[in-house]
Amino acid sequence: MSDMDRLSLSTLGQHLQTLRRARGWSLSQLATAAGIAKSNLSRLEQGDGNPTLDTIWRLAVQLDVPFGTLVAPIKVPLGEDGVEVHLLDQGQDSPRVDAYWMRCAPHTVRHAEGHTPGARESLTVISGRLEAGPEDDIRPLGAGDTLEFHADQPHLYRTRDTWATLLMSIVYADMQAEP
Amino acid sequence: MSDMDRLSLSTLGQHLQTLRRARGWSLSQLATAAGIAKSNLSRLEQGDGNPTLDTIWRLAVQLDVPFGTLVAPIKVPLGEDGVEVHLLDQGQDSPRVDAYWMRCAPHTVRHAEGHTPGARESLTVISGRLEAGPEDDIRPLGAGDTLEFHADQPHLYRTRDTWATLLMSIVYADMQAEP
DNA sequence: ATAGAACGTTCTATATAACGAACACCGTGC
DNA sequence: GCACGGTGTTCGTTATATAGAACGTTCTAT
Repeated sequence: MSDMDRLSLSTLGQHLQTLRRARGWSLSQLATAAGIAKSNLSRLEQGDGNPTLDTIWRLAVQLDVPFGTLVAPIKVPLGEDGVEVHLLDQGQDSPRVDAYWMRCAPHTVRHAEGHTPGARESLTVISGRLEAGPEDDIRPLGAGDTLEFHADQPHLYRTRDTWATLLMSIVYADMQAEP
Repeated sequence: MSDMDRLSLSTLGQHLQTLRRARGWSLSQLATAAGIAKSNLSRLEQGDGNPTLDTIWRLAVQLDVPFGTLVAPIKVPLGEDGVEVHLLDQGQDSPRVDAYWMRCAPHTVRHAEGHTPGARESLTVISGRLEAGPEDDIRPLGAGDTLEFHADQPHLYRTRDTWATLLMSIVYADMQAEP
């Protein structure tokens, strides 16, 4: 087993316990509902073990969380720049749309190069505060705020003294219908 | 092993093979790079087997895909009404924000009751087309479009002959700062 | 043609994940 | 006091996921 897995296993354990307790369930209850031995679940919550896909799946179904959530680390391992980004979904249609979940640590600045010509970006803040936009038009945003801007030019995201979590979608210019 | 897993295992196998071939790798290459036996990978691609978290993880790292992608079923299990919804994240701040991923089958209508007074909803279409909004102001949306509306009244989502995938955030009214 | 090096499959052996039955613990009620 | 229902843990046992070797292929090159 790789070292990386040792890490993700302990976070899996923490996650399992957190989610279970959040629902007010006992270890025995969850194990029974998921159809696995409670000894098995016990080992997993202790960060020991290397569960099978079957086991993870059954737990994810019972806890009603998207599959990857169980394995995703709680303490986000932030990138060098204090920003974590996950791809949520990609559209197949035209124009192409990429949807991301993004989390920024306090006091971080992330510069982004311009995307392809005509691309637009829209942000929705889920929690915290951040300032974002094209470099000549930075706007302050709070929880619930939405910002849409032309993303074919350099832009940035900046937090002050709080964390920020947001949804980000990049809409690339429609290549065929555009004049 | 549950029946549901039988299904997801075969899709995992298909997924693995698709991703591997897309990168032009041989089964042996991927197995070696991931540090697993090629016999193991062979069984997995055939839809047989029940891989360990360690194994899945190693493959996901090599293929450079977010963890859940390997397992996520291609055919999404839809709810009764042809609509599937997943909670992506919940803000802790005020105002409270819930972020959802949503997917609607063709020719479906989903009615939603009004949320709490002052709540607003914003949609971003990732792929497909749908019509949505308050019941007296339905707007057509295509990939990349965004719509924001007052969600404290009954509203609906309707697809015609295409699927639709979208991000949805509900912003509840700020209870303390509102006059 | 023939040796070599890939490919992916199918075996056998081993490591180990899962199970089920103890176990110690803690509250409650009788 | 002691039985009882629950908690989560720790044991043996069994099932099985993995590793490694052997296999039949298909190419390429000598």
